[in-house]
Amino acid sequence: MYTIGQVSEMFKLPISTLRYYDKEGLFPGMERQSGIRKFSERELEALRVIECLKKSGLEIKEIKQFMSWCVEGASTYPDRKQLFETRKSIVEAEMVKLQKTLDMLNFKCWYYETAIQDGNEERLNEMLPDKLPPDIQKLYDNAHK
Amino acid sequence: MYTIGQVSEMFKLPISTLRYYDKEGLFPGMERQSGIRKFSERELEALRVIECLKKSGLEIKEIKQFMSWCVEGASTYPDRKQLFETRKSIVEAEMVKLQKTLDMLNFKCWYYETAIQDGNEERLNEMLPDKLPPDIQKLYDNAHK
DNA sequence: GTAATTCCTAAACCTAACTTTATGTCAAGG
DNA sequence: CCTTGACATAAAGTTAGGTTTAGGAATTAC
Repeated sequence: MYTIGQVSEMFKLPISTLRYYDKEGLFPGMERQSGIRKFSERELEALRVIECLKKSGLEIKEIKQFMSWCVEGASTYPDRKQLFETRKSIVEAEMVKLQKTLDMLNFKCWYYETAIQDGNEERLNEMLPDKLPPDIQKLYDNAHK
Repeated sequence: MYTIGQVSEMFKLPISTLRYYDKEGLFPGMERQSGIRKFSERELEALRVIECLKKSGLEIKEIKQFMSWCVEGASTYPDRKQLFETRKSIVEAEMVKLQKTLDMLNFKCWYYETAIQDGNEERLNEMLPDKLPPDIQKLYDNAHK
């Protein structure tokens, strides 16, 4: 069993955030001893799931819905599975977009590296948009398609 | 040359957002004809960069700084390159975190798939935290480390 | 020429996810 | 026994990144 201060340390989250999550219903049935929150292994796993679902783009009230399903029991297994399947697709799509972002960043790094060497952008402007070195052209095309 | 409505269509961005970006100084030196904005190829490339930098986690006012550098000329090539190098590192780190998120999501998909088959979580609780099937154990470990 | 679109600005409004503030309780150490 | 530190609540405040509204002006379609 952990106090809110210990959990705050472990997860590097402000105490105020943990209290906020609790107020929003993300720790249903968390124990208390004379008013003081007691975080058990169940709440720690809940926190890991909260961080995961948040990162997948889910809002707090939808995470609360999931936590309610957990309390409801076995009848909600399909709902919970469906939720994770959906978030999985969304995160996979997000990874594709981030790769495109990364290609743009890599292209721009090369672009300014070249501009620094040349002292200007004249030669670069002549190479754009389809006479770039092959490996750079791939980055450019993926970032601009 | 494009009107704000055409650009809104092309980039699937609300007109209000384009005006907001302009107000924030993200299109320095954009042309106007009797008060009406004229988006040229330069502004379209600016928009691509805006979307890229936003996705990398940069705030609007820092993107404005970059656009100012572009106006300043060749002396800011190193600043611009440094910016992109930094964003690149940040996005690479983000991809690692997203992969961890994805491992958690995949683990949870398997978890609820199994729970549905078993009708309860008893067998799962016995396998946790280190007696999971090898490929699932990898997901679990990466998501919980 | 007039009706419908599309454009303009300034300023108020919105939202999610916290964070801060004000005030108070409680347990342990000296 | 009293002070210190960690805990508690409710309610107000914060912030970024837009969006909406109100009131016009200009262009396009017929």
